[in-house]
Amino acid sequence: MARPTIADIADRAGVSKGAVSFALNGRPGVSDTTRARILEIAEQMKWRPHSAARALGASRVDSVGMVIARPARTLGVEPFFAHLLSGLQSGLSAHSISLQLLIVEDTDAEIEVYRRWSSEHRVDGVILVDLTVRDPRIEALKALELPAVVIGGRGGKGALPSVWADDRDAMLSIVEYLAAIGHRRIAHIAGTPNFQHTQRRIRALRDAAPRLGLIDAPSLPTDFSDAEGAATTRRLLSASARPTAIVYDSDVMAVAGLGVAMEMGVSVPGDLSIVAFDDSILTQLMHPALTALSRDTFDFGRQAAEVLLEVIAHSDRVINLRTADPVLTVRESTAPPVG
Amino acid sequence: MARPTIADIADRAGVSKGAVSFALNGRPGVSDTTRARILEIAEQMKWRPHSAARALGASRVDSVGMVIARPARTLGVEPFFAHLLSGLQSGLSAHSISLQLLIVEDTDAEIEVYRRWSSEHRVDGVILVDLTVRDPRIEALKALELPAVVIGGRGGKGALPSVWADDRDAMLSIVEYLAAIGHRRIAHIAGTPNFQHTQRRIRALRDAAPRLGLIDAPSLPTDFSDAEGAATTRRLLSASARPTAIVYDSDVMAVAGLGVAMEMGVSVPGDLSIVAFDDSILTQLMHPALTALSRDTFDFGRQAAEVLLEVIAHSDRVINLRTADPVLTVRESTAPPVG
DNA sequence: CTGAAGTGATAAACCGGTATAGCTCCTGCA
DNA sequence: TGCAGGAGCTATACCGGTTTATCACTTCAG
Repeated sequence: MARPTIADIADRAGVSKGAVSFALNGRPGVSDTTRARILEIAEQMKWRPHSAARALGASRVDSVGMVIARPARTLGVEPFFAHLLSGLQSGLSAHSISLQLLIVEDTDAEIEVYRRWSSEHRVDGVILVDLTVRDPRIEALKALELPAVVIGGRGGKGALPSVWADDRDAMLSIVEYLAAIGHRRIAHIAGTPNFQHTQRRIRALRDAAPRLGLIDAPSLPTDFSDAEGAATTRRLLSASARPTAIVYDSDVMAVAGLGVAMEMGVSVPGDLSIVAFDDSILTQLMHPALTALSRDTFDFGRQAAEVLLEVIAHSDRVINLRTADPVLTVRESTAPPVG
Repeated sequence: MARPTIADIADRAGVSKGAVSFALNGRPGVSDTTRARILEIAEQMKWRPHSAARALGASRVDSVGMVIARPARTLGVEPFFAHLLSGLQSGLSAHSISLQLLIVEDTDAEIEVYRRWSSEHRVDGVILVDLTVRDPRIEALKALELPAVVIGGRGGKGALPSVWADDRDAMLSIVEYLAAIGHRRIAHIAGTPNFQHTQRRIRALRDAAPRLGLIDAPSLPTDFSDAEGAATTRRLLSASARPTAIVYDSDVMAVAGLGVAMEMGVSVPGDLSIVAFDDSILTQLMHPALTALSRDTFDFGRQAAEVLLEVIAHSDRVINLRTADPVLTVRESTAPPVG
């Protein structure tokens, strides 16, 4: 009645445990006929491996982890993570690997989790998000010798494997579009400045400004919250030389910014064009619907899973996979500036 | 250099493996002085238990699972799950239990996951969400003898332990408020009709209608998507006898509904009051900000974790914990009807 | 002074797999 | 005919904990 073990199968098949193990794992050591018989019996007894037993013998647990260090309050609204998770799972479940997810308050707590996971052998590797400039997690993971893949930032000199999108090109596609329809005063409401992708976006805008003839192109850092997004928008729109277009680093901030504009009587897209550097249902729910940069986040996750499994299998390999470029979806929140 | 095992500790302390095990688990069998010495050495060697080894001996893996069967597309915008997850973790991490999360397409896939988790001994128990009317998962879990806790619906006759909020009272608090400020034509844009909580809300409204003197109080089912929320709103507002207030079963649908109203030139809250049966940043980002029913979802998760651990420890126990009542947060989207 | 009970420890079995050394045939080739 | 080599399988150690049977040694009651 209890779950069958390979010993039970061995009994029924009249062979040894070892033979059963060989047969079930598709490795040489048994004849084809014996193998078929064992598989047949295993199927019939509904045998499934005991993950702990496997983890104990071999040194893998068929499980990977991801820690998100952000306040839960802002997390829920970010469709990004839900899509990323789905993609990751889709990539992992193809290999029967399970995923551990943890949401913590800050990076210190995150590193603590890695330490625990490593010492308790709970995961074979981890996925890293929100890479910062001199990210302490990289050192920590190296010290633990825990395989890891960075999502959303090129590995850099520390050289962890990564899966990344080109933020520079993405920012360029946005400002080139805005410049093409006539905008010269473009502001950028950025995210946390010590995130690497934030920095790349800021640099991309600064570098492109002269070439596109932009009169003014400030990047204003925030903490990614709707509150700061709104406050910064208010400040921008109250200034004497107000921008004709604003690029927001997240869809949530863009929505908050749209609210401020409406409240101040600034019409969108008449007086102000708005672009969100991230897409989701949110942008489509608005009136006007927001022009936004769409990425295939699901696929992003799937690829990250593949790379992580590769890195776990061959710890020496360092892969830096560039994903498909994001595309700008033009909706109702952008138009040529008046005058 | 490799991670220390209890055998290493035993060597250093000059005692047997068994003694070390007793000492580390705080059970009798060693003297206080020996115990102290062993703990000291373990601390010094930074010993941590190997989760797989423990899982193999004892029959628990110190890990619980949660499966969400919803399309990822709608998931991300629901802050509900992010908060729930955080709460769950906070409840679990106090006992060093880890959480496995899986997002799947449908209930069949979900049950398949339970089967796999159970047979591979990957989790000690699971958390169930989105209970439906004759939910097939209950039977499946009983057959697997996998401990489970239902979130958001009283256990019912199948009698799984549960942590639930009173949807009936919640719906009453909304319509009583609307009736009190003068509304008599109230519509309810509901979620998936075979969710138990949807049914309870529908019944609560129907029962209260006569007492509150409501002229018309239809409940219109949807699939919880923004698209159906919008379409249903459009139908309602196009009818000859248009409602003066609409209650939406989710914040996403409420936002979509607000958009439709604005588009049709129906002013909110002048011509139409809107209430969302769920709160999040979303409702606060809107203009006007939406009146919404707020629940302490984090605490919900924390309590669910406690109950699950209790159930895992004593499989005979059936707990039905009612959580704090949700409260109505009145914002700018509700006002007395004109005329 | 003896026997019973209790304390503090040990050695060994066990959990369910994987890895490996070794054994028994059988075949092929010198 | 003899021997190397390989296929096919068994027996067993091992992974890192937990648990149990057992044992030596005190202590205390009778």
